[in-house]
Amino acid sequence: MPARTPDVDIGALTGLIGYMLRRAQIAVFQDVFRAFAEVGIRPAQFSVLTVIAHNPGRTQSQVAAALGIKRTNFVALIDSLERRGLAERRPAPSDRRSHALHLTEAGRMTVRRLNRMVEKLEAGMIRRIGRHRRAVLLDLLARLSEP
Amino acid sequence: MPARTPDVDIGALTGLIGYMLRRAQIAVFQDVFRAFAEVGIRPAQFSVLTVIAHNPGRTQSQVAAALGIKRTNFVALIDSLERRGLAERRPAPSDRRSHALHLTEAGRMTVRRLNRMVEKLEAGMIRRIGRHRRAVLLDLLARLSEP
DNA sequence: CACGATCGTTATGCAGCATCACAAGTAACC
DNA sequence: GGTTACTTGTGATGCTGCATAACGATCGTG
Repeated sequence: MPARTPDVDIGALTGLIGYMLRRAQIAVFQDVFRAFAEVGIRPAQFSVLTVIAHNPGRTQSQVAAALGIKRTNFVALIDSLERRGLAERRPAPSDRRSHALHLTEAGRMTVRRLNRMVEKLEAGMIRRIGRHRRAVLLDLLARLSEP
Repeated sequence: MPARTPDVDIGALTGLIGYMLRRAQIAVFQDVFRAFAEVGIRPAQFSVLTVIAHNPGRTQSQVAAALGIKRTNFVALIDSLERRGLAERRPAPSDRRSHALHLTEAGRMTVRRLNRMVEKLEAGMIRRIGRHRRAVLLDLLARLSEP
């Protein structure tokens, strides 16, 4: 029986959007991370695969910008996906500087598999906070993301 | 006039709690970061100062645990606050291994100043999404942070 | 053609977060 | 009371995320 020290008061932090956003994001990402670990994919890689799947043929710069990633750091990301045979760089038809991004067949399969995982995770969210409140949350988060 | 390429579709990502949480967190943190830059304080440092202010005399391990920071990485954090004369380590009365954390007078003044900034930022949030919806958001975020 | 801008890339640095190892101190136990 | 196991703060170290600088190849425009 430990000598019960009263809990540390976290102060007004629980009333701050920024702090609570961070905590929630970390908690949710941990779940995603665990689920994706089975496939060996990180959240950032998943987002890239998704965007390529929806926009085949776009250049690295375009995809990177859409995700808010610097094209500098995007290089290693694509490298890893290409090395694993999930995506590939093809010569862009109109610009010899650019690389057009495409998924391989394995990449498309992986995306489908990841999407099934994501669906389950989102279903868990709905169970936790309710379908309606989840929709409200998404709406509020979208507003905070905008300028 | 650039040759209007249609925008890149971000796919189903806008419907994912995890992705939207991340985006919102980055956007909000950027605002906080800019505001705090004037004082030369980072969000993590602010959270530490706040917890110490509310719990003077607690040990490094206790404060670190309350914030979800490994005590290993907490060392440099306290170092910086102590070097700037905002907080200090005092010998703990009951345990000679521990350091009891306290704010200096300058630290208390800085916290007050930061709190005024935070209030303004939160007021901006309320203006953006409404007082009630902000409360709803905080509630939902708290639920997602829990186990 | 010449010039400025863009694309992908490399190199590099800093901050966040994790693990391992350790010395000093504490607590439990027989 | 002395051995043993644990805790506290610290240092060293590595990986990842994200930023900037510089560069060659290529493009678009005057």
